[in-house]
Amino acid sequence: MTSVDVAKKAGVSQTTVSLVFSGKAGGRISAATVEAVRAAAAELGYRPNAAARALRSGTASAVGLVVRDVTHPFFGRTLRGAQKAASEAGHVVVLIDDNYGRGDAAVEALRDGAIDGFLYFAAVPSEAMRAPGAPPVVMVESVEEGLPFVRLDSEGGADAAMRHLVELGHTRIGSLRLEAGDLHGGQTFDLRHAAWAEHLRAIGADPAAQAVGTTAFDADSTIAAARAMLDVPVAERPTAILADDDLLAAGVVAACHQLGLRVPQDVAVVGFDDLELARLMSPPLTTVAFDAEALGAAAFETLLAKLQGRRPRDRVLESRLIVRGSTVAE
Amino acid sequence: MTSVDVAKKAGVSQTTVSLVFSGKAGGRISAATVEAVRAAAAELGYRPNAAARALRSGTASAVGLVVRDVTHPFFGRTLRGAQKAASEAGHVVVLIDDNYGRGDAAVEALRDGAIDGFLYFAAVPSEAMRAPGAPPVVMVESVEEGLPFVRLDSEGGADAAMRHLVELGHTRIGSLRLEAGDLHGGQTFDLRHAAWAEHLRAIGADPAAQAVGTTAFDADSTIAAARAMLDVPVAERPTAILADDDLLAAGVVAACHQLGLRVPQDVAVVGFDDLELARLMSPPLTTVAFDAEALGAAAFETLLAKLQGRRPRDRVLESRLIVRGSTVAE
DNA sequence: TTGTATGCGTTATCAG
DNA sequence: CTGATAACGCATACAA
Repeated sequence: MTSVDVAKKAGVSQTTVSLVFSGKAGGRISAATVEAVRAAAAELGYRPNAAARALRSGTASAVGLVVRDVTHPFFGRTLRGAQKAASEAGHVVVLIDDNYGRGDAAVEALRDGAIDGFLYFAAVPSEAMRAPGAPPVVMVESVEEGLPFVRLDSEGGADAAMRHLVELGHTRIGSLRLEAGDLHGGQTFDLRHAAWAEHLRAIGADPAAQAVGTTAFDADSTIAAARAMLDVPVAERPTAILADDDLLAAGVVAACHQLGLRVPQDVAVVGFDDLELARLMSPPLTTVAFDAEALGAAAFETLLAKLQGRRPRDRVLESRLIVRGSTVAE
Repeated sequence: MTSVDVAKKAGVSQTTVSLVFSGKAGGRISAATVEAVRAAAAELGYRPNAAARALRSGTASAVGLVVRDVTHPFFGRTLRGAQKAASEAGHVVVLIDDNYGRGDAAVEALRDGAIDGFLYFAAVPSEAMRAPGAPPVVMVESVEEGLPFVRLDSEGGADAAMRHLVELGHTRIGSLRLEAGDLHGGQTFDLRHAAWAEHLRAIGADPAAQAVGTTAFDADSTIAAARAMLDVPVAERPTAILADDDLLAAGVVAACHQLGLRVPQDVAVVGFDDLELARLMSPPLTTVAFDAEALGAAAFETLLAKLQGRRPRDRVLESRLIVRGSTVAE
């Protein structure tokens, strides 16, 4: 079932069929002919072959979104936003789970002919993808020299969170972080930590004297790291903890429960991302919300600009602090 | 940069280059020639064009995984399992978020030429995908007449969960479910509910007399539905609730906290899936665990069998009950 | 407004 | 073991 069959059936040339299906019929092909072509195609069940189209036109109308960990709900929302924007532009987004480097094979397999460009979300493009002649790349939530990026205003979010905690009177504010090298959120975590340190200095507290925990991205390590921060004499215990992420914050709350500490009376907790989880927790979690869908859409728009030869524009998307029961008793 | 350039540089024919890169060189091309071709290709930075290969060979070495909601962590683990199995077979998995029907456009765009077959995870293939001539489809966690499937042993899991609750002495066991029509988990939810009812009848309790809640898949509705089940006179209140999913179970626990009910003393809670969340909760959640990665891998294997003309084999993967603090105080 | 001719980069068939 | 040669299905320059 090819455009030739359709042409034969409709009594026109294959060119005409091509014109109709690539949306370039406007003003060139008569309405009657278009109608006849469509009717013939429908009857035969014809649909254009994506591979042939990609080969001939040199563009596949597909972009890849490479993520560090599909399992994180935030990525899902980002994909959804990108997919919506893409479909409005007639493109398709395919998701590639990098899972600590193992997505490179998929990227390599798709980069020539099958996919026009890539969005890297907290994943690091391989050397080959940085070389001249490589397909266009847009960075999401992390920054690489020379590549356009779209990211969230992490520093603004951390800033608002810290202001909130300081206003509540906290002066011993701990920080629970992902292990260095874990790029679930990309380098924007550094910005969060910088805002944390700055606010502490502003109230005359020494950041180096605060409780800082480091953990891998799973429940057991998170809870263990939080317990290590909290299971100390009262005088040394932080009265508040800023966690890099809602899942880490949930670990802090779990550790508090295990140690018999009350949230927020003994320990106030703040996370990032406003996942569904934040509302399922007891107490519900105070968190810095981001618009994940908008992030995905902005990333796609930026890549599309590159693909169309327009100049891409770096973007930073705003954040919003949502105060709930984990910092202020309800 | 095409195979012709490589051939020229290596001083061989284009055919030879093709043979080398499609892995069909074994026993046909001399080792020395293969080496020369690879060297030339490496120097020129040649990589085969996926579109041309797909057009000519009629197979793209890519399969699509259509999911109902990328945001759910269970899907992420399934994708990962499928991707691992696929890469070992030289294939690539692309994820398509159906998001209640909106993935159809992506499926349509990719089905001819770009993707060889589809895995439908708790999503429903459109009419066009069921028509003769449509690409092969494997159903995951739901069943469609005439299509091969891979699913989890939900009935076995529900059975173990109910046996556990009955052994603990519970006789009023409620059920919190997703709205009919919400296919986050496909029809296997029906099997869970059947096992629930059967166990109740076995202990002489009337399933119709139990508390049953229904909710959409978000935190607010879940908590509201759980409150409605629990905010009743003690004599009518269920002493245990079997939730369709860990996220729903988390909503039940949150509702208990809001109502001042203790878990597990006043209400025991059991979920499904063993998400990370289950270990982050307080108390940690008793849940029916499934091997999501194995599910993804089995689904891919089944599709591969179809693609290779072998007879696909329906599969049901085992479950395992994990007892934690939400049913037995620690 | 429509048709003719050509080639995108690869794989497959068949000779040598 | 290797090389000509012919498709695969579509899009585009150009001609009519």
